[in-house]
Amino acid sequence: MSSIVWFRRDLRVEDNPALLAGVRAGPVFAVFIWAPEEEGHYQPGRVSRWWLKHSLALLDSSLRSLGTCLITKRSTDSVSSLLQIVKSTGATQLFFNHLYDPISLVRDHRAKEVLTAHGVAVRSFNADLLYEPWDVNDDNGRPFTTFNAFWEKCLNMPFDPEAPLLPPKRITSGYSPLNAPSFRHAYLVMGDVLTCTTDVLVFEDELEKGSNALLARAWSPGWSNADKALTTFINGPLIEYSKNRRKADSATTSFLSPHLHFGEVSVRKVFHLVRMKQVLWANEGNKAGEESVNLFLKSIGLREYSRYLSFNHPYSHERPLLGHLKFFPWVVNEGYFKAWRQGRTGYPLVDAGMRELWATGWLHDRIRVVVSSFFVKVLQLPWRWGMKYFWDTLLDADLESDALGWQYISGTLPDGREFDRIDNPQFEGYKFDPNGEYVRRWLPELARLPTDWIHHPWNAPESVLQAAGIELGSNYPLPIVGIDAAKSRLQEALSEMWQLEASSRAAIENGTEEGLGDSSESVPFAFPQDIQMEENIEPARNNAPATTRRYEDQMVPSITSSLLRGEHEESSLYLRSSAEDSRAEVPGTVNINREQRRDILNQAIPETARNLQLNFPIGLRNAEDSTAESSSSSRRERDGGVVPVWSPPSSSYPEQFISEESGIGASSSFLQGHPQSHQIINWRRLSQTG
DNA sequence: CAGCGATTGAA
DNA sequence: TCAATCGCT
Repeated sequence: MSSIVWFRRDLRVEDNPALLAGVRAGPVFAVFIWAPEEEGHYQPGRVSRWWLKHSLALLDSSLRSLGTCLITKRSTDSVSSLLQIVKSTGATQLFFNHLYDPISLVRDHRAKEVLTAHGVAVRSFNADLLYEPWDVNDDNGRPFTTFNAFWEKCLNMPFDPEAPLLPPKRITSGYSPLNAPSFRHAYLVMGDVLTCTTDVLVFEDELEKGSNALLARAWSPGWSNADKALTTFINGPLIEYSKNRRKADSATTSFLSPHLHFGEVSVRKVFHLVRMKQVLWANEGNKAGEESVNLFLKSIGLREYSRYLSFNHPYSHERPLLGHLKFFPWVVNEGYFKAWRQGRTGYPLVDAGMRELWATGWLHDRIRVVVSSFFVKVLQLPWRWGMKYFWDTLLDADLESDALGWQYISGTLPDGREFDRIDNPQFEGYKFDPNGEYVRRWLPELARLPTDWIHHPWNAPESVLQAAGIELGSNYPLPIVGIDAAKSRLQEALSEMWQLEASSRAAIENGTEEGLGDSSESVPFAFPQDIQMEENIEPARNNAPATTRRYEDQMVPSITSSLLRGEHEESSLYLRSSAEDSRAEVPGTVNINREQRRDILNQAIPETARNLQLNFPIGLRNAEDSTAESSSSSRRERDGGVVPVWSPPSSSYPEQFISEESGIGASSSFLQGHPQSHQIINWRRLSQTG
């Protein structure tokens, strides 16, 4: 009765319900499957892979100290790899912890179906959230649509989040002589050294190794380091969190995000430890401490909410949640995009942030808001481009969190920032970096500029610039876009958007035609070619190249030249055929009025599934789970074996929410045309064994 | 010190 | 925008 424990983004032995279930059930095969191609658009970027590599090594060593080891597999299809492992080991059970991004939801559901069909008992657990998304609803049992209400509810749930589980004391390895007859695969026990039959995973190529070497100076992946980071934070910066959070440059953040992303530490543990501090400080009457805890927990809450949104709106990483935004005329300008990436926009705070991001894979939360809001509001570039760049460069890249962040910044959420608000980086600079230290650190060319001018060098007198060795437009750019120009351009764009929205609405109500947004998606953007930092590039100027507006919702740029076209045939075939099948069923451009349309779509159960180009229905929770999930009494059950699946896209969302049907054409045809539009450079060239 | 408009800052 | 806080009378 051996079992497979399938590790994914839960690379820890403590508070790991799937691992514990496996240990209870008998001998364990701990497995990690590396199948980046499965992630489609969002394969991990360079720094993310660097982290994963080290984290896996540490997980392996802690598993070894407990008596087993980590079996790693290179794969292009996790589910068939699991099946293969089942066959070679004779395991009869599979345990894993839930993930909530759309790709994992689909994959995990399939894993469960396929393995169950092969006679394997599959159980899955919550290890990533305080509460499962389907447990947090408003008084009418509907999902929340704003963060504050959601978080309020989380903090006032009738039951506390589960307390963290202790790590197992010992793990009986599936690879033990005792089990030898039960699997056909070769195994080795040499002396005391346990050898697993693993694939050697390659996470970086030679080029990347050089860039990655620096990362190790600042970061230590792995669960034990995550624990250290947590303790350090709780006993140190936490109490000042509220006071310090507006400084760009102080090391007062928790630095937990990459650890949390890979599940090296469980958020339940973080939550419990932080809450204990809060109780302590509350007793001492330490108001500032309490306030700090509330703020910090709120950021944990945002992480929860990002999963919540992703679960309830599986397209939130690529489509605005507010419907009218699909009519926003984004500016498609590769020059802007490049200047932003290189930190050459002419706004010191933005540029410093972008240089730091490139150099370290890290950015303070405040600065993330600054650079992304500049990207969306001043440059008016499509937010998904920026999100994709973050994805490729951030050490803590996290699809759900980043989608939430960018949607918030872009004003595409019901409770997001106002769309027409432009933050001025000059003023933000003096707020977050009053002495200019942050700018000077990351922009050496401005190092000698006095603080008075550090955040707006374009206003500085010529003599000051000369003394500081700065020649604007030469060794530091002039502002790429003036704030006033950006403001009026934004106003124009917004009124265009509302006009388009209104005429589309009218068209739909008259039953004459679809809105613009649904029909014009077939022309791909000319995507930026290369994300490499090229320092000697001529800086972008005020007289930027002519810009184009596009009225469809944006697509994500391919960051590289797609030398890889064609290699995806297999998976894109799958997507293509199922996408076509589903399109046939969608009442896309039929002449029906809005109400009818809504009804049809609400009835169409596998709608979400179609949106995702699935070839199996997933819209309703599958029968065996539905009892556990729909009756609130058994919902909490931690060992529920519940694989998260969507409920049908709810009609419960406010009118202004984008209806799930719009954009379906955009997405599927986008995939058809650009099956590998997200390839990361060098990705395919990594030779993998197995 | 209440009452008011102004200011500030917000995932 | 909107709510909380500030600062003035």
